[in-house]
Amino acid sequence: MKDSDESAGTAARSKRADARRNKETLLEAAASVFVTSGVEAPVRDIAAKAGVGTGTIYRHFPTRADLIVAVYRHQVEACAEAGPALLASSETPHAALGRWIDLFVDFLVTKHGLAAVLQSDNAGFDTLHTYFIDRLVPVCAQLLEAAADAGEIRSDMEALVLMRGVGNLCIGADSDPRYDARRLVELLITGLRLPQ
Amino acid sequence: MKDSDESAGTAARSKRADARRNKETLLEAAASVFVTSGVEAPVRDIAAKAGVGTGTIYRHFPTRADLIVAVYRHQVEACAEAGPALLASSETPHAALGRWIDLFVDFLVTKHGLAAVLQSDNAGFDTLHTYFIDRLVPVCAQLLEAAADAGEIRSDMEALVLMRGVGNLCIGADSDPRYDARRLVELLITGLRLPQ
DNA sequence: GACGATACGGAACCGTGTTCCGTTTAGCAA
DNA sequence: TTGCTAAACGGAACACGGTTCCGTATCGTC
Repeated sequence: MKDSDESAGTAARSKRADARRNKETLLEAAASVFVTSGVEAPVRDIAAKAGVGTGTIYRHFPTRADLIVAVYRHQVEACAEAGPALLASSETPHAALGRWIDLFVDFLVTKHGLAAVLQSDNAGFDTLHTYFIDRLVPVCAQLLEAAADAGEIRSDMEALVLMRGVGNLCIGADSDPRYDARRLVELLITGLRLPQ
Repeated sequence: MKDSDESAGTAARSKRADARRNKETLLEAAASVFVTSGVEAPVRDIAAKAGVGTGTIYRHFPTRADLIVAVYRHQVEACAEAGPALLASSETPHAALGRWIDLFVDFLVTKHGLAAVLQSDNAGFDTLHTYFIDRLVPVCAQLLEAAADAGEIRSDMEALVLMRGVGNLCIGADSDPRYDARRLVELLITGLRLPQ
C-alpha cells in the first residue's frame, strides 16, 4: 500500500480523473486477457481490450513487467502474509512450510505462463524478479529457519534457491496435463527432510 | 546416424559439394556462437559468423530448433547411450540413476540457455522437444524401473515428469551463481527414495 | 469560456524469426 | 573448353513483438 491505492489516501491530488479511470480499466483488461491468453499476451491485445492506445499502457506502466506486477500484487501480498500465519497455526514448522509452498504453487500454476516469465533472464523483467524475490524470499527464509531450528530439515538450503527451484518446477505446468509440478515440488520438500 | 553423416555413407550423392561444406561451416559457427552468446543467439549472428546469408541457414535447417538439435545431437546421443552402461556398471540402480541424471544436468547447465529453450512452449521448438523426449525419456524410464524393481525408490514417478522436472530445475543455472540447480536436482532424487 | 498542463492514440522504430526471389555457381555434357 | 541448368546462395522484405514519440484531445482551473 505505497501508491496507486487512492481509496483512503489523503494525497493523490496530482492525477487527472480520466488517468485514474484508465489505469483501473487497464488493470481489469490485463487481468482478463491474462486469464484467457496467458501472461505473455501482446501489449496491443491488452490495449485493445481496454479500448486505449498502447502509449497509454506505457504511461501507466513503464514496462510490461510493471503491469504484471500490478495485476498480481494483491495475490502476492496475500501469499506473503500467509507465511507467518501458517507458522503460527500449524503443528510443526515443516508442515507450515509445506502448506505455504503449496499456496505459492497454486498461485504460479493458475496464472498461465507466469512461472516461465518469472525466470526469464530477459532484461526488462527485472521489476518482476525483484518484486517477487524481495517480497517472498524473506517469508520463505523465516519458514525454513523455523523448520531447521526444529531439526526437521537440513539447514543448508537458502530460501532464494528453494524458491527459484519451486518456481522453475512450475514452468509449463498448465500447458501439459501429463506434467505434475505439484508432485515434483512435494518430492523436493521431502528431499529437504533430515533423515530423522 | 540417419542422415547428414556422409563420411562413411555410400549414398549422399544428391547434395552439391558447396552445400555440404556450408552445412558443416554452419554447424561449427553455431556451436561457437552458442558457447559465447547462448542458445538464444540471433540467427543473423550465426549466419554472419559463418559468412553466409540467413536464407542459407533456413535451407539447411528449416527452423532454429533444427539447428540446435543438429549442434547437440552427438552429446544427446552420448547421454542416451550412457544410461544402460551406467546401469550395468553401478552398484545399485539408484546410483546409476543418480549418475545419469548428473550427466543430463551437466549437459543442460553447460549449454547457456538450453534448458530454458527446452521447455518454452513456443510452438516452433516442437522439433527440439520431440527429439529430447523421444531420445532420453525411454532411457530414464529404464533406469527408474530398475530402481523401482530393486525397491529403492517409489514406483509412481513417470520418466517424462521427472525429466521435465530436472530440465526445469536447470533453467537459469548459468546466469545466476547463487542458484544451485545441481543441489535441487539432488534433493529431488533424494525425495524419490523410499523410506527404507 | 479560455487556456495550460496532462493524458491520449497510434504511427513509427528496433530487434526477432522466417520467407521469397533474383543472382550466382557447381557439376555435367558436348 | 565452353555452355547449360538445376541447385544453392544472399539478403531484402515480411510478420510480429515491445517500446518510444509526438501531434492531438481533454481535464480542470481561473
